[in-house]
Amino acid sequence: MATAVQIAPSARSSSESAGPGVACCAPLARKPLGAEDAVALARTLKALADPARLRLLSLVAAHEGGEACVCDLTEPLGLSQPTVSHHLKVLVEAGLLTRDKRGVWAYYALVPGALDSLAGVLTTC
Amino acid sequence: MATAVQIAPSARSSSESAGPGVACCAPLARKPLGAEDAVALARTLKALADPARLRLLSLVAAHEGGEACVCDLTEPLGLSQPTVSHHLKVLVEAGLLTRDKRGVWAYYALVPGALDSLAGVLTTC
DNA sequence: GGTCGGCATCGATGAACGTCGATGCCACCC
DNA sequence: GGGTGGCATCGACGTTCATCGATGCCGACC
Repeated sequence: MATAVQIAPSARSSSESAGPGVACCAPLARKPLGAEDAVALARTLKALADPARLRLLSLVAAHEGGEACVCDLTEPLGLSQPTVSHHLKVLVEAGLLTRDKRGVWAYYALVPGALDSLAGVLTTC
Repeated sequence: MATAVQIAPSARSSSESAGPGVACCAPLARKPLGAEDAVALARTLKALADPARLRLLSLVAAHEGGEACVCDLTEPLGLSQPTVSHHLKVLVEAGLLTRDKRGVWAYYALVPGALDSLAGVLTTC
């Protein structure tokens, strides 16, 4: 269901790398991007390319403790609760957020290196 | 058409300074993103969030001289010429590519600091 | 002048997406 | 046990998007 979208396409012939590898330099502007890598990268970017989801990420990151529950996010966005839940699910499936259900509340937090990995791919180093 | 949304007004290959407080850190993860800023950022990201456009950027950047014409890009993508033209237009309107028509050919090239500005916004510094 | 070729635009079509109300599920409290 | 409240899922609706064939525009060449 949740296809694990790896951001770093330069995992080939690499000794380490277990998760979303933080490749130092996998610049999109260095060599032609393969078709599959392009699809994977586009899938992650598509999860980001929405005003509501960008603000959700920002709100979660800026919230105290680095995490927030749905009830904290519905009001500042001006969207209904099902819509916010939907966007959060998209972000979780893209590997950008984590979901931690504690009791009745579901707390969302940023995945530590996710945004930076994305930034690294875009950087024309 | 209000596609004049730019991320950073750095028209030239910046080297230092940059008077206005843009540049170094406008991290999405630092403070809540405003609604308008979110829309503008999402518009740029949406231009990137497509496999064909990602490969186009990559092909243009990796091409000799840093520029390429449509005829160079149609074949490796496996898309029709109108489709490629459409994607290139989207990238130009997003401020990621420049179009330079010389004679019959139209040459596309990367906008120097565009991708790096985007990366800077995403980076959780 | 006439022809050729590269590229942009137009119109149409099918798929994907954002949004919401209604509903279901589950933990907690009286 | 019964009620309450937070959250996810479902179904539906309107909009946006990617793609293509056909066509128009314009510079280059004979």
